[in-house]
Amino acid sequence: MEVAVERPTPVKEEKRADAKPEMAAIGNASALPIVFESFASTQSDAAGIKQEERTLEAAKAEMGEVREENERLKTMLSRIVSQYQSLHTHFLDVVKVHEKAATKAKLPATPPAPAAADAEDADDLVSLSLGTRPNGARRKGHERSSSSSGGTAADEGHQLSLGLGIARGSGALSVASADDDKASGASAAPGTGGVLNLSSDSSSGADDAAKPAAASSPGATRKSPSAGEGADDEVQQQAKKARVSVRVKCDTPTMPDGCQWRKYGQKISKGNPCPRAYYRCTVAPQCPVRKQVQRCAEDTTILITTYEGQHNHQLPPAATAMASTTSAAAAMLTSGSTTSSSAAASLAAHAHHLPLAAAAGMFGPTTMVSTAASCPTITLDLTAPAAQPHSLMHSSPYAAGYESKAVPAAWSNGYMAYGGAHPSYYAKSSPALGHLFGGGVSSRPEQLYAAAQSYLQRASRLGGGGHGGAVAPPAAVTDTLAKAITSDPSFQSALAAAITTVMGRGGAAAAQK
DNA sequence: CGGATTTGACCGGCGC
DNA sequence: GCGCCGGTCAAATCCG
Repeated sequence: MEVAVERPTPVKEEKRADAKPEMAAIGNASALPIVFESFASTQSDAAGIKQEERTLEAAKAEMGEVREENERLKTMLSRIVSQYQSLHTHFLDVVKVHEKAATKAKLPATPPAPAAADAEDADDLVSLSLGTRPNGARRKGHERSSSSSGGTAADEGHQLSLGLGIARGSGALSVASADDDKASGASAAPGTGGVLNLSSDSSSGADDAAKPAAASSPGATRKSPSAGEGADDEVQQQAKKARVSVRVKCDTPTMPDGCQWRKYGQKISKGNPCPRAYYRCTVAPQCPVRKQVQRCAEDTTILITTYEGQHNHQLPPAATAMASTTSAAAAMLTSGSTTSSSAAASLAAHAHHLPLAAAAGMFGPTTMVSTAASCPTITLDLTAPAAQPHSLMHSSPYAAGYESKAVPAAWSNGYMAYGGAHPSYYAKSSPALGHLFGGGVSSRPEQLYAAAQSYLQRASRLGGGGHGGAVAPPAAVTDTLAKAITSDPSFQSALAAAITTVMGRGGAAAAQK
């Protein structure tokens, strides 16, 4: 099933980015003429009236466009909801069949498990769940802390569960929906998909965990004050070594991630004529975070930014999204065994730590585990063409996404937007986000998160669903649903914000342990 | 003049 | 042991 997305012209996008918050604010487009009439009555001279009439005409025309757009979006939304419902129905059927099979196979008193637990029993099952669930229905694993902003949202009575990943229990991303009505629905912004590539040095990951901290990495020998700090120190060393690489189409020398960086070196690395620049975080004098910036050899418009380490200071709000991502990725890469020999096994092993695997499954046509890197590295490729519906089990060469020619600007810009430095960036560069998050856009991840939740929540409400639970569909459903999701760019944007935020929280939680 | 950038030198890891 | 390579240092330079 396809969700058709009309790609408007850039000019229209800009206009819409401005108009949508307005609509979201007033809630009803019909209120606008009243505003204009009262405004016109204040004009006294004829020329002024004429001018005002022209303005009025233009405004009305614009309103017409906006209304049309709104209708399109509504249609799109209802389509998505109906698709979800049919999938959910299908899933319930499959669950029933699975339960029957389970009771037959395990005759000695195997109670019919709840759907979520049932899915969790299936080893290495790629799971995806999307829908509302009754309050109190909880997933095991990484529930968001009740102290967070989302915790109160859980009390609102409707929770929205969004899960996708390996269903070995708790890998699914769980999103508690906020009762937020600011988000105004879908956007027709263009966009395709991203690639989340997890590459982990299987040998180094496990070996380093066993090695003494002082011998585990170059950074350890240089930076560690003492070798006897214990497990915490070891974890820190590991986290420092873990890297998060972001590939994004970007014209600027560096990606505007909201942090302050100081360049301390530049090298021509082998195999790439483009020099690699080394930056150090200067927000705090002792911050260990570094980043490497290099342009892709095949496509110089693609900027590859690799982050290493975790910030030891308060971050500017604009930098929290990216920092959360790197922190979470580092935590994931260092939190458990990385001795798995396959993508599925590795992701499954990490799935209970972070929903990152979920992102991989959803966005990743080229999800794979590589052992080439000297350090465990997560590569977030936001330059790939439309994500083909692959399940997590489908590993394809990373190069497939690497060589992308058609770059989904909206998606990459969307990422840049919520990781970027200025709120206005949303409306300008990412119509999807600018629209989605309304007029009062903010770079605070919590707000983006809430907006994403709201979007998802609306989708489920419109469908009249409200049922379901924290259930994980079987792998057979994943492809179809993933396709539906990846066809909707604004959904991707919302999801990206939510995932990034949840990843950050998961990573922070993992770091605290 | 102070901070940021540039750039050659240096260092450690790794493979042969 | 040697050379290659990636990463870092620090003096020189640039720039606001």
